Amino acid sequence: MSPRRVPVGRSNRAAKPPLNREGIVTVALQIMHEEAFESVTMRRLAAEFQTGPASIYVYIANVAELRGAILDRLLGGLDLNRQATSETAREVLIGLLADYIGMLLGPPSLARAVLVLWPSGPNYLKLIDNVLALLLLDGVPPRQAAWGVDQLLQHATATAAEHGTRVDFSEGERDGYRLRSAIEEATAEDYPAIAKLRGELFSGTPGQRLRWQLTALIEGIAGTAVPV
Amino acid sequence: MSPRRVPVGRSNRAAKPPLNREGIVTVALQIMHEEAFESVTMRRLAAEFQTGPASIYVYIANVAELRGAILDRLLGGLDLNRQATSETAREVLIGLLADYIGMLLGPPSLARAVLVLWPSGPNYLKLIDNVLALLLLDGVPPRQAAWGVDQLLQHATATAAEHGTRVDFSEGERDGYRLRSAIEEATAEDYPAIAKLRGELFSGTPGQRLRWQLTALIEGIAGTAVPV
DNA sequence: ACCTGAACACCGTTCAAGT
DNA sequence: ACCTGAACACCGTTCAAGT
Repeated sequence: MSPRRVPVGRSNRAAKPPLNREGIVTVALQIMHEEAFESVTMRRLAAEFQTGPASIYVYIANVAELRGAILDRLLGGLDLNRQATSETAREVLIGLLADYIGMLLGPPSLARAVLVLWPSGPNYLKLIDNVLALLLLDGVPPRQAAWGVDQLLQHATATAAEHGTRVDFSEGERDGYRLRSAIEEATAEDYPAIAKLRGELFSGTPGQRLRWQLTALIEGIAGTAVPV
Repeated sequence: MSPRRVPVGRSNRAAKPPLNREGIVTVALQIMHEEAFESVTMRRLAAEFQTGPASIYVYIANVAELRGAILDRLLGGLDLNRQATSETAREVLIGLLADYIGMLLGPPSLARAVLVLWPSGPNYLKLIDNVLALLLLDGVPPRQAAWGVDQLLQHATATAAEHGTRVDFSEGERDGYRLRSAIEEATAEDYPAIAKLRGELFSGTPGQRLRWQLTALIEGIAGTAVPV
């Protein structure tokens, strides 16, 4: 683990929320935005409400539930009413997924944690419903849309997790860079295919690659029949 | 976090490995297999070698490096020489990715952690090289193969992470099941697309869905041109 | 009945002191 | 020079005791 951050205190926050489920999640989001997702702990929350850690357990069963509640609150900020534009359904879908990824990349270190979160709140359901509707609008056969929605959301989350780790460069010894330099130094004898494609492995901007990935994914979902 | 497990001790292990990098990783893998990935901590490792935690830091810089070393050792067990069979390149590739996922799903709770691991060891490079070679053999254009290998390995890891969480059902309040029941109870007014496709969202066996996902992904990679 | 201080059982990491 | 005990600064969770 990296060295702990010094708690910033309640700095420029408005009137403190009440000590109940909603208020706790509100303070959790404040801490996450001001510091990082991993700073949101049960003990820290208790301290923020000037009480002992046991008090938080009156309203929230455990850390997993706390994290799920944070993510669902965040999901509430996604704009799900963009179908009215003149874009095609596929364009809208790609935009929505890119927004979702962007949202996950916002708060420091959130993205790395989401993959383990498995949200189930109403806002996540709304996101699923929207993605499904857009796939159907795009002409994807219903069964393929049903199986594909999972894969699209998983891809979005995994992309955020991968990107999130790379963005948060505190040390010089970053894992992402270690892999990159390992690939750059891979010999043609040991790694013939890597050597052959070395120039292309890191080509393109992150935005180009994301668009291509989402397009390829949707194309595959639209073109691959589900077994009877 | 779930309640801590009681350390099992060195039970039926052979002669204890020496206190060096290699020996530490060996013991780490033993602990992971006998208990769980999350049981492998710097302190636990030190205790296993009957010394203080500082001793581990002589050989391994921090937990991130420890986890990376564990994963690369594990990756060494993958069979990368299956091209000799009569299957098509695509079949071999799907089999390899399924094996990789299966390997990640083996040790309890490993899968959930891998997404945050970002391995860069020689065995991970070998895996990348193999996937690339198989994509080329399958006839995928070089630039699409180069951009697609990332996506395929990310998908494998994310699938393992998702599946890994669901398999480890200790409580009744599992997150995966909460999402499932939320979807089953979603009303047609609030979630029209979910209601329409409810029957298909959870259809098929895990194996069928994985095969379909990998096929769709490869199909999309093979059929979507990379921008100039 | 509702809330919480204090305790239990752990973490990762560092550093001064020992061999 | 090499290793490590002890300390620092945290965790999540529970439970007995207080209001």
